[in-house]
Amino acid sequence: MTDHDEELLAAVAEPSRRRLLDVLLVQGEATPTALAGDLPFTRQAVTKHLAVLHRAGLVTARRDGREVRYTVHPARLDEAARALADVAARWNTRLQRIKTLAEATHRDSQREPQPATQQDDHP
Amino acid sequence: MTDHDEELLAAVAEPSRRRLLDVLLVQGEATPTALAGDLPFTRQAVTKHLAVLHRAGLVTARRDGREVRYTVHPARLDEAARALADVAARWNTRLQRIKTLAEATHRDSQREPQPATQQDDHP
DNA sequence: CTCACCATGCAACCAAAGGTTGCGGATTCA
DNA sequence: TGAATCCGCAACCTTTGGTTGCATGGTGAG
Repeated sequence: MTDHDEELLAAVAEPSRRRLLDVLLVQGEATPTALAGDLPFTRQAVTKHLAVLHRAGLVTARRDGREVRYTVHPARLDEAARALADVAARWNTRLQRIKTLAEATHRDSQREPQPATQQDDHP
Repeated sequence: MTDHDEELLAAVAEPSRRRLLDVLLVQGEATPTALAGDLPFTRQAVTKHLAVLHRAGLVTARRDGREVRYTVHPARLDEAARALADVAARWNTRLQRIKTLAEATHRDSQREPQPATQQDDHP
């Protein structure tokens, strides 16, 4: 995974920013105040998140007199989506290796029972 | 997207925890100190992250005398991977809508040029 | 032109979370 | 027994998501 992808993921990992992107994708082009109207936090919080997204190149700002209109940058969000999918894919391949390994271990334990340690968990 | 998925995503969104999961997937079963040996932060930080992952059901702890061995919970990580892929997929469909919309707008602008506002950006 | 009304921008502040250091308790093993 | 090691707890620092309050500047009705 490139540092470039890491930068994108860091920007996109934040739950509030994902919601913000969602709303922005729906509205197409919107001002911070308009976005804040559809989100559970204040305009200033929206502005800060937009700044982060802008630094990562995920949104584009266009000043028009009194207001600033933001839009998502399709190519960059596309990259971000691909990066997310890559993470998921990597996990899947590694899980596959672990599962086959677990089966092998299980076969061993049938021939030669293990020393038995402590209990498992899950609160 | 379910709250259940949101919980998983919140746990998995953190960059350090993704790295931790990566190392844990490679080592298969490992103690906090062993994990910290392969990571750029201290054992205590690792322990905190493991606690978060454990609360989310993403890892399993097994006490064995002096040490605690952690393993990833395959089914849960599988869910997390699916949740990630879902986010990426949703973005893709919405981007698709936006792109076709942009084409339409572009065709309009060819017939009737727009008022021209301010400049774009990108630092 | 003026004034009231927006949308922003800026700064101070708060709380949660990632990360560190320091220390004490338990387990292993020479 | 005693040293080494792995862990857990607590205090502390810094970053960051989020808030409130106020100042600035474009807009538009009168």
